Amino acid sequence: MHHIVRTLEVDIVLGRLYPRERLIEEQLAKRFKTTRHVVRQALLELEIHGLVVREANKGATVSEYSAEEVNQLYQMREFVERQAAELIPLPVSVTSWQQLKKICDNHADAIENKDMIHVVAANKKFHQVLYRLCGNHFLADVIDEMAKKANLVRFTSGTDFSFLQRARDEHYEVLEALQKDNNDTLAKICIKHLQPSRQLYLEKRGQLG
Amino acid sequence: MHHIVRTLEVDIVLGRLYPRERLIEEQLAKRFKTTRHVVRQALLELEIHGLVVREANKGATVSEYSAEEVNQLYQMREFVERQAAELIPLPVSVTSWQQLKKICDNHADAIENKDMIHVVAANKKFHQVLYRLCGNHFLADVIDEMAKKANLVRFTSGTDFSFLQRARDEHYEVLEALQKDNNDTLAKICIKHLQPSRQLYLEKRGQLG
DNA sequence: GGGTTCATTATTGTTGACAATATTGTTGTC
DNA sequence: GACAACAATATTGTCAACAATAATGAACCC
Repeated sequence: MHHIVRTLEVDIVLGRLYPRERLIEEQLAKRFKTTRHVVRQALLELEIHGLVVREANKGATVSEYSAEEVNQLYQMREFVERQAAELIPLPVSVTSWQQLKKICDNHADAIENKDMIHVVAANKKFHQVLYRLCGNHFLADVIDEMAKKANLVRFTSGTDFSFLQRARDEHYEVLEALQKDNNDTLAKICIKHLQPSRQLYLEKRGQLG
Repeated sequence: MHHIVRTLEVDIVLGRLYPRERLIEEQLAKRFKTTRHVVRQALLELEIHGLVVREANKGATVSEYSAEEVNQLYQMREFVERQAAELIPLPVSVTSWQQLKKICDNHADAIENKDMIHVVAANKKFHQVLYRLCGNHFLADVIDEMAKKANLVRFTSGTDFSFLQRARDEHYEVLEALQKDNNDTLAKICIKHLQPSRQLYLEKRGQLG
């Protein structure tokens, strides 16, 4: 069942599913070669995480956020990611750093190969591993949850190569900051790293908050 | 289905269900006069929110947090509640204030009558309404979620009357602060309000972080 | 022709039965 | 008496069929 959830999340990230698009149980059951029961559980999980909306006797659709909500979401992301960045004990251990370095390199390779599935996977992994370093798993979980919600708006505007390159470069900036002893610098990079996707979406709507 | 979730949450808050206690689908189905299917959905929801743990082919149990996790949870609660308190536009509108005043009074009445179910309900409502005033529903949702998780540890130690009275008095302190124009003061009261339950649990374990 | 009622279809919601798995209890052997 | 193998039970996981509901389209009346 978790497989279905993850696959649908990827579909949303990659823009293969659009906001307001209907998710019909039977179709999904056929696609994932399973029954409607397990599909329904997956949809329930996605609903609880805010990625789909379900209405009684009407079914599930991919969520859509208003510009106002997008602003709130990014405000929240800034808050929790800054908080986590300030909590990470610096400099980080060599093993942690090497782990992140490897993920970064994979991410860069995937971008080079235009392999979007691996780009998304490596990007997600990078942020997960990074923010777990803060030592508070409740905080890390919330960061992850907000990132998932942000996927609803991130790639709808079409993924642009320079956008990906910028993200990649910023990851290396993070790596550098992790070797030093200045949480403020790290936090600033993390916040900066959030801005492009936020602006991309809001510009499209012509409503910057 | 939501009814089942809410009822089980109350059971946890009131200590009618203990950490590690098994939750057997068929028993719950009988109790709530429904089928195992809907019980299962409820358990899935509780699992996603971290209130129960489910293992494949083994079933669900009420979650248990280690002392370390409790510390992390309360650290997180402090972060998000402080942030929200700083965001609330002060002074609040008269209608909002009166709404909160009413909830406070209900809470006080329920304490007087030792009506724990209503104490819990009014307390929950007070915090929900209060923190929604911050204007960011993602933040408010996370605060609510963390409060739910905290229920796992709050009342296990047995609810003591002076504890409730103190909570009641602090609610009125919040009301007072909402009429003035100082977010710092409000935030301080909110953080102070978190401490008793945290300490109650940790003292029991003899491990203050 | 516009709008309303009614039938049809698509989709979700619910149920009971069965299969798979883990736990517990029992027996037999050494 | 301790241990292993097996049997019995308890519990969760999966499935297919049926019921209820909402959306769609057709026929009808004015």
